[in-house]
Amino acid sequence: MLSKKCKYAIHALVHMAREPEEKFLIKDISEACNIPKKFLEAILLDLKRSGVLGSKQGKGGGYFLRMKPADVNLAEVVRQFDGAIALVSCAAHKFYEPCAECEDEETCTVHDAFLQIRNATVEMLKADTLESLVKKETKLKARKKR
Amino acid sequence: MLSKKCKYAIHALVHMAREPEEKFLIKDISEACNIPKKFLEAILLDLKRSGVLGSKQGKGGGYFLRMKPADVNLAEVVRQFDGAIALVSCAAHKFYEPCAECEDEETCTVHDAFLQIRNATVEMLKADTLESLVKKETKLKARKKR
DNA sequence: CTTAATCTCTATTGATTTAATAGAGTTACA
DNA sequence: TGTAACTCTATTAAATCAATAGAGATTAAG
Repeated sequence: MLSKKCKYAIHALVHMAREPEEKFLIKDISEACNIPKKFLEAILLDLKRSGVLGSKQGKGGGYFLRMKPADVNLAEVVRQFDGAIALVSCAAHKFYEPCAECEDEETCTVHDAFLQIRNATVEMLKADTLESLVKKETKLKARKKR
Repeated sequence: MLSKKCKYAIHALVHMAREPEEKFLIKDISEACNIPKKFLEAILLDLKRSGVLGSKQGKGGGYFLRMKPADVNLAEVVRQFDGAIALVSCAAHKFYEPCAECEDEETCTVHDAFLQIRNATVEMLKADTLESLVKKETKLKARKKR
């Protein structure tokens, strides 16, 4: 399972991607997404440090998307907050660590199984950009009205 | 990521599935799979309680597979030890819990995205039975020799 | 009937991570 | 100069994880 921090980050980003030109106050995002304000502060700061968000201090300030919604995907967000996407560290790419159980990865069937799952998951997470998520949301809402 | 307990359980089960008729000592599995013996005791006991393993106490005793290798899949093992397979609780089936962030699941794009990932993951985990894993292992080992 | 082998059970511990909060600091506008 | 806003460091309480300790119960064999 994702950490709450990561889930909060995703919801905050999707919220901002609905109005990609806007500037947002921490307080407003916090209320709109039901995220504890103080916790959200740390999250937005992290996203700023990684270049996804920009900010302006002082009166009239706020956070805004620095990257284009089409260029931000969930794989990167998940990695930033929760590390490896794979279910076992020996099947991870960016956070790879060998494991003591399978002595030979090449012939370890457990390694092989989780590598396939990791690859499929990463592919799907990469396809989930902020842009595609917002578009999908529009479709889901339209479908419901009917 | 899976807990070590879960990962250990999977390795122990695959080990046993290589000789599905055999009886295994905790000590032997522990050494073969590099799993701390005391920790493994608890794991095997859990697997016995859930019906996957059987055991015989006393001298000449040990653990053995009660279910057929083809009938044990990784989705069930993961659920038993780590709970939900989904990355967010609102996308889980067996461990579903609503989340505060998306007020309306039907139109929540985050929910939708993680539901797709969950479904794909569960499908793959279900296809990974002890039988198929052992078969795959044989193939991997044969391929390596060449 | 005694011994050794083996699984069973309860409890505890230390380390780590998670989720959240507190409170002071900095910047910028009007 | 005051207020609105982001920034930073530190702390904490709770939960979870990984592992260990040690006593108990059962069975086979001699």
